[in-house]
Order: sequence, then structure tokens, then C-alpha cells
Amino acid sequence: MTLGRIDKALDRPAFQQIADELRRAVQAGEYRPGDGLPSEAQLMDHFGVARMTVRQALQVLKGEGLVVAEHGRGVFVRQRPPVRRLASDRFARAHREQGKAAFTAESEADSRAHAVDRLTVSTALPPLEVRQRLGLTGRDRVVVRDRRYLSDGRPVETAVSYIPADIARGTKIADPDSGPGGIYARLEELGHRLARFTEEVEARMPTPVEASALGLGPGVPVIHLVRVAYDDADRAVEVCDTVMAADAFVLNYDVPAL
Amino acid sequence: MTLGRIDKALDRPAFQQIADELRRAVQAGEYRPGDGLPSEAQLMDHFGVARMTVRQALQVLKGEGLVVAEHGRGVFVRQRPPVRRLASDRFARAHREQGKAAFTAESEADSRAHAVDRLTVSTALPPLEVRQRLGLTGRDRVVVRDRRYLSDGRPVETAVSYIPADIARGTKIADPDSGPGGIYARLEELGHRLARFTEEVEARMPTPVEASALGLGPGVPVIHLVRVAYDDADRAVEVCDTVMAADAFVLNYDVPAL
DNA sequence: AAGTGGTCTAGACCACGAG
DNA sequence: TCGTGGTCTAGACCACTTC
Repeated sequence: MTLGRIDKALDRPAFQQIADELRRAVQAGEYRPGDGLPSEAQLMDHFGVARMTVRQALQVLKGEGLVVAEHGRGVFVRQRPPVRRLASDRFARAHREQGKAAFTAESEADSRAHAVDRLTVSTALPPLEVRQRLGLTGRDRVVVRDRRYLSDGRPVETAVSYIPADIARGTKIADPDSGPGGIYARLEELGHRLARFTEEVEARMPTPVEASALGLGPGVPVIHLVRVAYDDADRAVEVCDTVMAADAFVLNYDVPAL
Repeated sequence: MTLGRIDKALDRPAFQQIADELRRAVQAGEYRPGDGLPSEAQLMDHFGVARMTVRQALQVLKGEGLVVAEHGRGVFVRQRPPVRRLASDRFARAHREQGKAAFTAESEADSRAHAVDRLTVSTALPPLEVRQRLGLTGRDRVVVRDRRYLSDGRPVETAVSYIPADIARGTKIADPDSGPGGIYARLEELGHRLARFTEEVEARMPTPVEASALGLGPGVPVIHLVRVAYDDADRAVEVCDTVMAADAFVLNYDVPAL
């Protein structure tokens, strides 16, 4: 073991010193992604502390997303999963005209297996925030498309789309299989030529429900993105509320200088 | 105290049940932002568990960013700090021509006190990633502007700008006081009319250094944004690497449908 | 069976904040 | 001074993985 010692005379708590030393070793490459750290028992011996102190140090590193514990196996340096880069042209009409939905176009761009699961479609009254963004009244209903996206089998994103029912009712948009090019292609076929999107991006820690749906360990935040699609009459025709595993995405934007 | 009980016969660990119950109470509004939760001693009594079990439950909620502990005072429901909304026109030329740098324009838009501190300016060889984005060789130097932004006195963002030295040397860009409109205004005066920006957005947990610089408690991620500015000859004239307290920002983007 | 991490107990002493 | 959370100990039993 190439780990240093700790100095109990210092002001810095023992568990922090242990966390510091382990962090240094990981960042110095002494433990590589996927490698196991010394067991808790070994760390107790090495640093001469009680088990709870070792565990507290490991908890710090878990909270930073640096390591993950696997019950019965050990504590391992986190493997950075492959990152999906979302390009700002992902909603380009050219993709739709080739029959590709946005998620498909993104996935093909980086040659990764992609899939949708847990798709549900329903009609309901929208939440207040969605209602306001769509410019609807309290009586207007929306078609709700709720689904989860997988990348190489790993869940990476949940997305809920809301489309005004007066647009979507009776169309493929209200059908679980929305057809080639996805719902944006259908909206354009219905005469709602898409003109622009707005996206609002936030980051935060996941709720327990989100952590479970995305299989997130401790120390992995989510990116919460709300997109609104506007047609050429500047009507909001869709709100899409997405929650992404932050360690699986990089968002790319092109911003023209005005 | 309106908290429910836990059932030790259940499979779910006691500390999780306690965390669940406290989370429910917070989300139900039984404890409002800024309110104090019952003390650890009270929770021990109420749930009939040892102190470490109570602390483990509180740790879960801290990791979710739901509560913050204050030594000697108690554990409090986190106050959502006011959020800065970054609009995608924040680099508009019109703002620069009125003498406003981007951060100033953003702050004025939401009438919040803003400031810059810890500003350092130096000349150095850039990190590899920056070198590549700027299209420089291994011998080219850059002017490095490193600073921290405060909003209402709270540190919310650190930013490091890299400008090729052949552009910036001997100009106000290499001066701590870059003048009205900021370095983008100076770049345009030097003939580099800005044409577009690219932004890459990631979210992750902060490093200890970042957490300290931004005063982040547990459970608050950072948004890592790298912006590249291109002039009308499509030369990359600046790379800006920023780290933002995720609980202080919402990023807004307008994306035209291509 | 042996080794690993997960949960939990029942204490101890310390550092900080408020009265 | 007293109540608060922060650190730490020295155990115990359990659940999971590997051999």
C-alpha cells in the first residue's frame, strides 16, 4: 500500500485526512478507474482508527462521486461512463426527414446502442407550469408521453412530453408508436412547422425516485432540462421535461453573437 | 412533533425510514425552508434509535441537498437561494456597447448586487485542452484572467478566461481593469468582431477546492461550462472555463430549428 | 467458510452558538 | 452554562460475493 499516514495532532479530522490521502492516491493514478481500494479492515490497520472513521472517510469520497461501494465486493474507483454529447443541431429538420427522432440521431452520432423503455401515453390536465408554458386554460387537456431512454442498456434519461390535446388527439402523437422521426415529425406533418426551441437547464441532486429510475449512485447529480417547442406561428406546441444522469451527458450549444 | 413512527420489522433500514419520514414532512410543508428540524436527541427519543442511526438519516437528507446542518445551532431546511437566470442573449453586442460586461448585464436584469473578487491576470502556457480549442501550438502563450463572481455577497461562480497572447498582449485585456463592456468589448475594438460562441455544459459534484471557493455545502453540485468565442474570421479568440454553484443558476438557451 | 461492505448500538469527548 | 452538532471508539450482527 502506497498510502501515507495521518497526523492526529493536526486540526483536520482524521476521517478528512484519510479521505484526502485516498483522493490524492486516486487522482495520482495509484488507483485507476475500476480498481478496488484497500478494504475497510486494511484501512483501519493502516491508519490506526476505528471502522466508523474509515467509513466516514469513504462516505466523503462517495459523496464526491469518486468511488462506489459494492456490497460484499469492495470499494472501487468510479468508471466514468461514456458520455453522450448532445449537439445543438439535434432537432434539425434534416434528421426528422430521414426518419430519425432526436434521441436516435444523437445515439447514432456516437455509435451507441440506444433504446426506449417504460413508455406510457395518456391524456390529462397538465401541471400548472406546463399549462403556463403552453398558454392553455385550466380546462385544456394535453397528451402526456412519458418514457425512459437507455444507452447501452443503462438508463440515462427520463422525459415527459406534453402536447396540447387539440393538436395531438387522434394522431400518431397519441399513439405509443409515434412513427419515424418522432413526434416532431408528426407535428410538422400536422402543419406546425417548428421554428425554435427554448431550453432551461438546471443541475441538482436527484430525488430518491429519480435516483432509482436512473440507477444513480451517491454523488451523481442530475441535469434537469425543460424544452419548449414553438411553431412558425410562435405557438408553443410541446413542453418536454427531461431529467438526465449528469455523468452521462455533455450539452453543446451554439450561441450566435447578436 | 408530527412525525410518524418507524417499523423495525420492515426490510427497509431504520435510518432510511427515518429519512423518508423527515423528507415527507419537509415536502409536505410541515417544516418550511429555514425551519429547524428536531434535534438529534429528540429524534433519538422519538424513533427509539441510537444517535448514529439518526445521524445517518440526516446524512441522507444532506446528500440530497434538502437540509443543512449548522454546528451548535441545529439542522435546517435548506433555503433555495435566489436563482440567476442566464439568458442566451447575455453576450449581445448591445450590452457591450452600453459598457456592460456579461455578468453585469445578467445581474442588472434581476436587480441583484454583483461583484468580482479575487481577480488575477497573468501570462502562461495554456492547458492542453485550452490550447486545442484555441488552435495554438505548444509555444504560444495566453493571457489568463482568473476571477470569482459574487451575487449579493455570496460567491456563485469562478471563471478563467484564456486569450491568445498575440491578441491580448499590451492591451486592456491584460490589465486587471479591462474597461467598460469587459474583454469582449476590447476584442471587438481590436478588430475581432465576435460572430458566435459555443458552450459545453456538464454537471458534477464539486472538488473540495471548488466547494471551498464557492462555499458549497454537501448536496450542491456544480455546473461546469466551457465557452469558446469565435470572431468573424472564425478564429477562436477566447476560452472561458467557468464553474457555477448549481443552486444559483438556471441556464436559458434559444435554439433555432434548422 | 472467509472476506467484504451495510446497519446499529451505547457510550465518550470536543467545538460551536445562544442566553 | 447548556444544548447543539462533529468526531471517534469498540464492539455486534447481518447481507452479499467469492471460493
